[in-house]
Amino acid sequence: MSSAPALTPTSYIVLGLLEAAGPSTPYALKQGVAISVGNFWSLPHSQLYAEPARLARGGYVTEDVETGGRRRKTYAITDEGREALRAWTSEHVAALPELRDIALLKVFFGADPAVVGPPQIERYREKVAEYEEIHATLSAHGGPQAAGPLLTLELGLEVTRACLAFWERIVEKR
Amino acid sequence: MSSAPALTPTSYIVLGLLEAAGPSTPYALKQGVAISVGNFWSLPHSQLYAEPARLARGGYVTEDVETGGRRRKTYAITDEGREALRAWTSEHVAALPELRDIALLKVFFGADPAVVGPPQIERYREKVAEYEEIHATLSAHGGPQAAGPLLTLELGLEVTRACLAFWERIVEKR
DNA sequence: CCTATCATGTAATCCGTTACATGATTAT
DNA sequence: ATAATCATGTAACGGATTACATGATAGG
Repeated sequence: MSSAPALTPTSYIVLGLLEAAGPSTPYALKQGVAISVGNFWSLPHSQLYAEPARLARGGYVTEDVETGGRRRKTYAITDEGREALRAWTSEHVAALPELRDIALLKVFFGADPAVVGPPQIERYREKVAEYEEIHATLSAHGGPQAAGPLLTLELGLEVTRACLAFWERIVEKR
Repeated sequence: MSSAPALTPTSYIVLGLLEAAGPSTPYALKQGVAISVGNFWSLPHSQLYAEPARLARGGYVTEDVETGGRRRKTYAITDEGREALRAWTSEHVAALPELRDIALLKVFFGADPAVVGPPQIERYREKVAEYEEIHATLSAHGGPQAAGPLLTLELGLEVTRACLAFWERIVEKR
C-alpha cells in the first residue's frame, strides 16, 4: 500500500483558504491568494487547479463538478482536511526561512550595487506604501479573524523596511 | 532547433563558485556552498552533481573525468560561462523576493504564536550570533574580493534581527 | 461586430527533493 | 578489525513553472 505524498505548503494554503472562504472554484482561490497570502507566498494559477485535485484524491476536499457547459469545479474542505490543517498549524517549525534573494545573489557574486540596487529600492518603496495601506484598513475594519493576516503583514513590513534601508545604504555609499 | 533551457539561480551559483574557486569537484562545490552562499540560498548536494553536468552540456563549464578508480569529475568554468555570469550580474532585477516563511504561513492561518514562536526565536538568536562572528572575521581579514559576501551578510543580519524582534514581540504580547 | 481582457483549464518539461547505494578514510 | 563518518555519486518521483488554448464578457 503506497502512502500518498505528504502535503506541501501549497496544500495548506489551499486548505486554509477553503476553510476561511468556504467552497470555492480555482479562480476564486486565485483571487483569494492575490489579496492575502500571495503577498508573501505566491502561486501560479495552474497550481490552484492542480493542488485541489490532488487534495480531493486524498480526501481533504470534495470536488463538485458543474453539470452545465463549463463544467466548473468547486472545492470544499472536509473534516479530514480541517483536521490536517489544524494539526499543521499546531506543529512548531524548526527551520528558518532563507532569503533566496536574486538581487542579493548577484551582489554576492560581484554585481555593482549601483546597477542592481535602484530598481529594488523603487519596488521596495511601493511595497512599503502598499503594506501600510493594507495595514491601516485591516486594523481599522477586519474583525478578530484578521489577527493572523495582520501579524503577517507586520513582519512583512519590518522585513521590507530593513531591505529598503539596506539597498539605500549600499547604493549611496559608493 | 531547440534552445537549451535557461540558466537558473542554481546555475549561477555553480558558475560563480567555479569562477571564484577555480576547477572543483561537486564535493568541493558542496563545501563552498556551505560556508558562503548557502547561508541564504542552500542547495542539496545532489544538485551540485546534476547542475555542473547540465552546464557542461551547454558549454558553460568543462568536465574532466579522473581516469582512476573513483572517476571523480572536476569542472572548470569556460569563457562562455564567465560571459554568462557577467551578463547575469549586469542585469538588474525587477522582482522582489518573497518571504516564504513556513512559520509565518502558519500564523497567517491561525497558529498560536506561543507555539510557533519560541523555536524560531531560539534559532534566530543562534543565527544572529553566527552572522556576527562571520562578519567580524570577514571584515578583519578577507580582502577586497570579500566585498560582495560582506554586503550580503549585512542584509542577512538586518533581516534576521528584524525577524527576531518580530517573534519576540508577538510571543510576549499575549 | 470586433477586439481585448477576464476566466478557466490542460500539457510538457524540468528542476529539486528524497531516498538509495557504495567506496574511502579515520577512529577505537 | 570493525564501526562510523566522510565522500561521491545515481535514480525515482512529483511539484512547479511555462506555455498553450479556448470559452465568456464587456467595451469600443
